[in-house]
Amino acid sequence: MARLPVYLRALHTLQERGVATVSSEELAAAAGVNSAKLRKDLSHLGSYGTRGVGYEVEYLVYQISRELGLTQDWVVAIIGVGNLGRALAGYGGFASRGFRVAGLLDADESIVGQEIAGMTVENIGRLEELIAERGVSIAVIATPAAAAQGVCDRVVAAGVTSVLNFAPVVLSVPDGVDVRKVDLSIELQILAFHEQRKAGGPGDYDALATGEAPPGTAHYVEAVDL
Amino acid sequence: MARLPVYLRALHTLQERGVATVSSEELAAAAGVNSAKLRKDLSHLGSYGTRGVGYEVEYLVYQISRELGLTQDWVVAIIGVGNLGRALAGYGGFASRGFRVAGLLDADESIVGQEIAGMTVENIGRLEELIAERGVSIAVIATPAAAAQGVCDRVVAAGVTSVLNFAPVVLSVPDGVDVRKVDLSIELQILAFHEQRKAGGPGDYDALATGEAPPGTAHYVEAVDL
DNA sequence: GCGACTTTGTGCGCGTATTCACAAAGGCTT
DNA sequence: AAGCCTTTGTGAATACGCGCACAAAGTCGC
Repeated sequence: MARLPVYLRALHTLQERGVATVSSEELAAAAGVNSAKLRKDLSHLGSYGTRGVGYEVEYLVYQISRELGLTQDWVVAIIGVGNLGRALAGYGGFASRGFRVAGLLDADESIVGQEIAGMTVENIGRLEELIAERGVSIAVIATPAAAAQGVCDRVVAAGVTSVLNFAPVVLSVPDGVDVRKVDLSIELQILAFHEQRKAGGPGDYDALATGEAPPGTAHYVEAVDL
Repeated sequence: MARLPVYLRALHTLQERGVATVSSEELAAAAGVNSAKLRKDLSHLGSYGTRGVGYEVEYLVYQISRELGLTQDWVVAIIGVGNLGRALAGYGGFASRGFRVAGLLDADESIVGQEIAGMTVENIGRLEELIAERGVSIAVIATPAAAAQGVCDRVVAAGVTSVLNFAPVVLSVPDGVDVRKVDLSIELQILAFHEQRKAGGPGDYDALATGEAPPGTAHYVEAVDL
């Protein structure tokens, strides 16, 4: 479940405050979800709370960490050390959650050799070698769009089956390989879409339905001005 | 729809290649979705293609851009100029899609005044002032977790109704305000979860069902070792 | 020790998203 | 001009996720 990490974070916050026990209602509020959904998620996970009391925070933290595989360390390589790659290399949230960055790679000779966040950037030519040597199991792709698919093919060929992609392209991978994508400009575009609807833009179907424009698709056709 | 930006990107790629016309099948493949879904999305949008031919790329680009509100410029402020804020400030994908970064703000006096990506970092004390003066409509929060909710409250009070949150907390906002969240470590945790399942970890329900462990919840209970 | 109260775990119904499959529609070839 | 072929647009079936609401279960107070 994609919500487990959110629960885990909320639980960590509670733990820091010294809270020992939490009800589904409280935890759901902290995680921003419905309490029934949370209980269902936790029950699918097999762990249980105590009726009339709630869940023991420490127990739940352990259970979820274990379910997510955070009881072991994951070795990550960051490929592409531009703006974003640099930020990722310096991002503290990785190390604190069991993700160890074991390599920074780039194709640009002027970047290779630089020291970033305590690591030396290495040449991407050694990609396969480094993946094997260091047991990299997750590849983070932060290259320009044009290079992403090629890099992806290489890491997959080298045996990596989990890829986090920041490049603005749809990566194609064989079955059995998981790709997650983070696209910053898409997030902004979605916000812009909603913002526009609030302001009654072209996406404002309600305005359409209430007669501010002729019914049917003519509304759109008329608006085109190429 | 959250898929429109993905279609738009695929269309831009096609446009660069000089493709004038595209079928739903081709575009769906490029965007990584089912072709029926793509056609339904596009039809909800009102635009149409030509049966027997497909969609005109240029026309579709215009239509989707317009639907997403990308025909106008959106003014963005980035709050929190740490690792991530810096990367965002220098990220080219914003400007090229109609998002204009109009301000970098931070609370740290040692950062205020620095020049990043051609902009001078300003003191967060002037937040409300700058939002009003420059017509900021989207706030990007890249502060530490502890500061995020406070910053969010301030930008919302200042009239911003769209927030992109990179801080690892669940922001609470009044109705009518849209928040989108990007959490890098959550993405990695989800990958780790799947990776572990491939390897037959605790989340491996198939192994459970095939008898590698006793049925029922006992499997989990026995494994606990606090 | 018992009763009232709290909270979990889950069966059920509902609305939405997704996919299949096909009829309508337009172009292209002959 | 007519028929064939391609591709859209969409009706219908399905799958999925979500949340309500309630019974079972366990605790706490008296």
